[in-house]
Amino acid sequence: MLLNEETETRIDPRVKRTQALIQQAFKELLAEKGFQSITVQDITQRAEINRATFYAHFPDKFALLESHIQQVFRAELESRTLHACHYSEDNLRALIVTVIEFIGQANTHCKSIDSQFELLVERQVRKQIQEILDLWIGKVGSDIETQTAATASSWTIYGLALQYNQDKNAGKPSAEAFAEQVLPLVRDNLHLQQEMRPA
Amino acid sequence: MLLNEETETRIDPRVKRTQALIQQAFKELLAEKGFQSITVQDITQRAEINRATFYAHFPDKFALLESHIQQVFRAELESRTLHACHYSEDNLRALIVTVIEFIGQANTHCKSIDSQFELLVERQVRKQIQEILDLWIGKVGSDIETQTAATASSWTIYGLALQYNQDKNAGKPSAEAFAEQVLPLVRDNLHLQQEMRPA
DNA sequence: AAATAAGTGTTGCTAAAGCAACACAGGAGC
DNA sequence: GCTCCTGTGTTGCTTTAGCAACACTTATTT
Repeated sequence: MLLNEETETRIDPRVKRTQALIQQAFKELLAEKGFQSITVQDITQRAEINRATFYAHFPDKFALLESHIQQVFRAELESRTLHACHYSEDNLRALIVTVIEFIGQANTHCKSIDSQFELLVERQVRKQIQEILDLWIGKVGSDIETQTAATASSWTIYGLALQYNQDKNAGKPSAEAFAEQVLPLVRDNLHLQQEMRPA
Repeated sequence: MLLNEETETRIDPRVKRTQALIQQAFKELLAEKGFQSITVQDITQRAEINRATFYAHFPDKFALLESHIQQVFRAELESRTLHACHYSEDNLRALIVTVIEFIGQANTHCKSIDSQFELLVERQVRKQIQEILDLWIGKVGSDIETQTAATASSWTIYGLALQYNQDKNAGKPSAEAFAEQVLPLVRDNLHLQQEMRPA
């Protein structure tokens, strides 16, 4: 709960439950069949909710996918950090590892031979990375160069993480070791901002 | 679902969920603290429902206890029978074992040094036994002797099951073996009815 | 004894979820 | 062509759950 844009006030337990049911059902279905072939009916039947209720929470299954990625990604990141709300070298390292592991999990847990699905995942994960970097840099004093650095870094991190996961070499380094290689690259990208950022 | 008096029509998923949440919370609390010290607030907090919602489902925690016993007992019985809706020697054997096991579980899973709690459990379990026997005998053609036999049998079964569970002898027979001893006693009790009952 | 606290049961109102029905958009198959 | 079927969004209305507040009973504390 550390990186909520708006600290959510107490949420109605009913919507909390419904969302959890939907997300759980969606997660299970993703493991069983491709995203493409999942229908809203599948989800609502599995979650044991009414179909109309689904549409009260999500416009369609694509929006659900985005929300699901966001949720899993943030949970993954928070499990690896103490206070992900500000920049530190440890947090950056954790972010890189998180991306690597997330992509690995996606390949493991999801039955995906579906280019549309992969595109949506990629976009959403990059969006998550960028949001974190924006948060760390501080969107407030944002000049053009800052945004450029954040964008470049988000693409760098995702691209390298993807490459790592596609590497089938048996003797490849651990995710942590690989992250250690990526770290300086990104750190230098953000270098200017670090010196300028407030204490 | 084989021994529902009225085959319940499709139940609103919301009430199904709420009841499940309440039962689960109650089960957990029973394992942690005595029935006496459980408050309705405890239950609703654990179940993450509103307190008023609890009272929409149960008059008080005593009614919940009865419902809980009934539910667990029936599940236990159904797991040991194929078609518990009519009499057979196998079903009677299963019923006896169920009672034995149920009492054993109650001692294991519940923190009870509470005479009121034990009394309520005892009453409710005997009620369950009697309901089943009534069903088997067929309440329709009920004369006085039939009811007497059912009542006697329910007390016999419960009493012997309790004695078995209080027996701390290490070399005591298995529940199934003990049930085999109990079986003829009860069977003879119901003997008249069996010969009279319709095909 | 008085006061504070904690739990109970109930009520009126709000918000969320259920449900049935609708119009509509593809396919699949005759 | 056509129908049949499955899935999609949407709507009006009903039921259930949430919530805050109330009066009441029991303990606990001071």
